Amino acid sequence: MLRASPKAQAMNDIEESDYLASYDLRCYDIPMVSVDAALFTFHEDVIKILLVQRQNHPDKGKWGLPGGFVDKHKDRHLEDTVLRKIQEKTGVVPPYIEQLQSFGSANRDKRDWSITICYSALISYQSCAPHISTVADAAWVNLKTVARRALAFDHQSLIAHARERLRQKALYSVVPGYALPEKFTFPELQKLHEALIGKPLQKRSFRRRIEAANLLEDTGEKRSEKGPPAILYRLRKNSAQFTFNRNLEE
Amino acid sequence: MLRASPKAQAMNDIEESDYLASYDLRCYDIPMVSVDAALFTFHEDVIKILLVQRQNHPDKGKWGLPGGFVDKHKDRHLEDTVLRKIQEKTGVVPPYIEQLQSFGSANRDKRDWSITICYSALISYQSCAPHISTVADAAWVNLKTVARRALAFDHQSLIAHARERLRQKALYSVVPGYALPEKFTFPELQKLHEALIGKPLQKRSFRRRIEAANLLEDTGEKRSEKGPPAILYRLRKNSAQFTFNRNLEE
DNA sequence: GTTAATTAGTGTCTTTTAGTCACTAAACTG
DNA sequence: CAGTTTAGTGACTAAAAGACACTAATTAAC
Repeated sequence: MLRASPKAQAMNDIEESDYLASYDLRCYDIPMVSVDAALFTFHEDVIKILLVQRQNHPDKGKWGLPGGFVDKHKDRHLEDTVLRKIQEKTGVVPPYIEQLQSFGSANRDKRDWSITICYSALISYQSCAPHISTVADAAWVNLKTVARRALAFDHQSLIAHARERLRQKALYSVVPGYALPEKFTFPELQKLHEALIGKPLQKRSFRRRIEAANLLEDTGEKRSEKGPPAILYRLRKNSAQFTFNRNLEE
Repeated sequence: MLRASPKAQAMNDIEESDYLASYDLRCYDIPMVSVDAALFTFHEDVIKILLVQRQNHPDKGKWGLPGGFVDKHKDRHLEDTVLRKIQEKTGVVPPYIEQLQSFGSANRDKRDWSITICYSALISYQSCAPHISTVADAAWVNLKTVARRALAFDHQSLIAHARERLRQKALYSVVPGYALPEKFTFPELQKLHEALIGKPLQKRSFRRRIEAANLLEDTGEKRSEKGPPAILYRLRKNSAQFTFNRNLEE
């Protein structure tokens, strides 16, 4: 926007308009700022995270979280930047996204003092499989084994934070459901929560509280595999906002 | 750090060391980044937030949250920046600080696309009263009435977010206790939680769970005002990390 | 002093909600 | 058609918060 060259030297009591006209922050000694996304899904009983291969230095060729820089012209809000980056890699916009945390320090990027605003998002495997299967620089990686890989920057640490937050949400919300297809069964949702929490849950408790809070909508359809047919539900609008007053046992 | 002038033009397969040497991001078209702090305390049954008067344009003369820019030489981590800014205004470092959220958009600062990483912190009134009373550009403001003031930038919104997060913490932790003096009584802590939640709590429930989780340490001292003497406690180390499995009723 | 008002701290019962686990029955498998 | 798997429910137990009365220690009032 306003990028006139400096002219006002005495900045003691100049008019604000004059000040703004002479303002140019871009060449100050400021840190880098980027945005990253930990995008999770659940497929074949495995929680997966989307990794992309870096096309540029530094850490060129290494895998890491999708992310990039704010485009001051394309993006109106921070979230626009992340959604744009996710869409570039998956072809779609995830149904759930939240800001995780910002990480900033002098040494997280070898170039310079650097800050990343990290988001966490969820999407169904099916909705982005078509697009991802066509590209070589984006892939779903098993969350259980991702810790063994050498990732770019501090992305290993960002993933650990994102996983822990998602694990907490599994204890007091139905947010993880956004990692499932639009229609899913109670046992499917429970398996996902169990994978996140790392231990089995009581199906009676799990169902009871979700039904009592009316978070799911019966689609009227059923699906059967090895047992009796299971009812297919979808998440009700605003279910992501609801939090139980009490956590499930850890 | 590395700020040599550009020399490598073809960046296709140059060595990383060459790339780093030619790297200079500072003049790209990037947003501004600042850090702000919502610092709360509790004094005479009132929750207060620290406001400071802006010394520079834009919004010069308006009141807002203490904050500023990362100093790449002074600060190693983001939190160093906030703590430095808080210490400049209060003379002390708060015993509790957490990152709240980052806010970034094209229009939150009239100069340019701008991002702030907002922190929330707690401190006792006593520990910074001496310093604050000597300066004219910093003041505690009643949190109940702060919404009626015209504040700089989007600080009114940052405060609303910080207040809501602190209210939640009052339901499942003893974190608010860091807004009290080192030694405090159970009724004092309860009053603070009640002020945050906005409704009275059952003293039996309040005490029971905190005692069961062993979050407070008996100082051996007592204090009496209008009734029987009350035991003075202090927060145990790591009490801020503890969260109850169940919220108090809202 | 003696009495009243205030309020810290406790005893104990009720309510709510999660944990446990057996049971029914609907589908598929062979 | 018998056996296995598993979706969904009934019903009891356990844990922890809500409710509220009660005791007693201190200050205030006179």
